[in-house]
Amino acid sequence: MAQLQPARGTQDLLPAQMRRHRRIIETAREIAARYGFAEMSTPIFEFTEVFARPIGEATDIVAKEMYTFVDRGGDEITLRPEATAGIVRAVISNGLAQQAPLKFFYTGPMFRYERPQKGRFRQFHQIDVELMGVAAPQADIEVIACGRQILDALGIGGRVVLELNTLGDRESRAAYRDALVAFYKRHLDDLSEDSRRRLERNPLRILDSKDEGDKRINADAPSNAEYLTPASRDFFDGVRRGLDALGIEYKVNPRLVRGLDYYVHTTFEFITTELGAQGTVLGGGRYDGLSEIMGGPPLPAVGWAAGIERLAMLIEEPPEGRRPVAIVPAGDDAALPALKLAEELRRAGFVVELGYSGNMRKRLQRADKANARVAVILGETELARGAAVLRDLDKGEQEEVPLAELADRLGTFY
RNA sequence: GCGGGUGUAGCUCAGCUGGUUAGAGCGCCAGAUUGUGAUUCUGGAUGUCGCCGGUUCGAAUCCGGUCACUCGCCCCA
Repeated sequence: MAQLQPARGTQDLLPAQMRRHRRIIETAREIAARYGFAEMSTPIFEFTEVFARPIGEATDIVAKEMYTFVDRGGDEITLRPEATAGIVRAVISNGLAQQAPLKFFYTGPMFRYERPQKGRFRQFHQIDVELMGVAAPQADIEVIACGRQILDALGIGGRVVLELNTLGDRESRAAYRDALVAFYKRHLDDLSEDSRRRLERNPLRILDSKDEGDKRINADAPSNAEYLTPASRDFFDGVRRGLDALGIEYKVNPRLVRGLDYYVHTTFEFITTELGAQGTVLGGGRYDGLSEIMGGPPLPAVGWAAGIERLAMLIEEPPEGRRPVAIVPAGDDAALPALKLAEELRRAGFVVELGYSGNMRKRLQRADKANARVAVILGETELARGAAVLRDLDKGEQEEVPLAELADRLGTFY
């Protein structure tokens, strides 16, 4: 048991795990590109206020989960807990709103100081899609469809379900919130301790409580449908018609509430039952007011984020990379010719494995372990006549090949 | 921040109600095969039994603390 460990909630991505991450990122990048999302990146840390205001002072993320510190210049800095606020800040900073619609794909690490558990880490990675400058439901539909295609392409489409809800516009949301607070205040004595706290911070969250007593109270709670303005209702209908037209299945879940303050209208989550308590694999919604909250121009927007670690736990193990050509020098005189040959073959595009030590037997063992497809054995007698032995490691057959023809012959194996 | 579970070799784990040299499989190393891998056979190395303290003639085993991991709550990707 090693004494030296990574900081709690962080982990090393060794090659096998890294392959999973890459598979997810590359799949998402490719599919997002088909929708016209252009990849961008922002700093990993920002001034604390970039996150604090838009996410919501009362949310857990801001209240207790941010990695915040004062740097040597006295600035208050925070490691980003999510991507959207930084992206919107970048849009404002660079005056990009005029070029709307803007469509961005994003991937990178995020940081939240939480107690780690299955599918939850202090440093984790997300892929992210944002569509800004379009107020119509088409944007929501496109963004959700993109998420659906990525999950399908990763082979886990059948293991997640899409849940959909609307919070309505700000007017609807405020009216519903007031109604809920009034309702819960009448049941204050019966509410769980957690929910009494939620009543102050985020009353919508009580709807999603796992407490049995809360669930009984929730059965009689007012429904948000009654508080939607006609415009909000129309918007939601538009989103649903679009998803129906695309054959994207979803379940309307009126209890689906997103924690971040900046969401309005559409909220959605792709959920799996295979990850314990952390069912949400991809979640997002519309955040029309965020740009203005941050001091920017009006900019309606919708987007989602997906947790790469969570997706990585669901996908099949990706195949290893290209199988190498192993070069095996036999004898000291073959060492430099082997080095030279490896260099030439790499320049020609082959993946080449050249061992560092050992006799031929050892080197062939390593070639096997490296999953090499063929071995090129450079023996002194063959070298003397300008040739090498080409061994097919799958079949166990070999033959002598002139060095001049080697690259062409190797090509037939791939 | 709160509650439960688990810490024995590189990995997966065994070790009954405390008994003296702590085990297996896989992996690793070497040899059979000093110019031929993956198969087979033979041999070998590897552990502060997470850490600190206590009980005891004696602790991997019991007790306390601590740290780490893990699952759940809160919250979220």
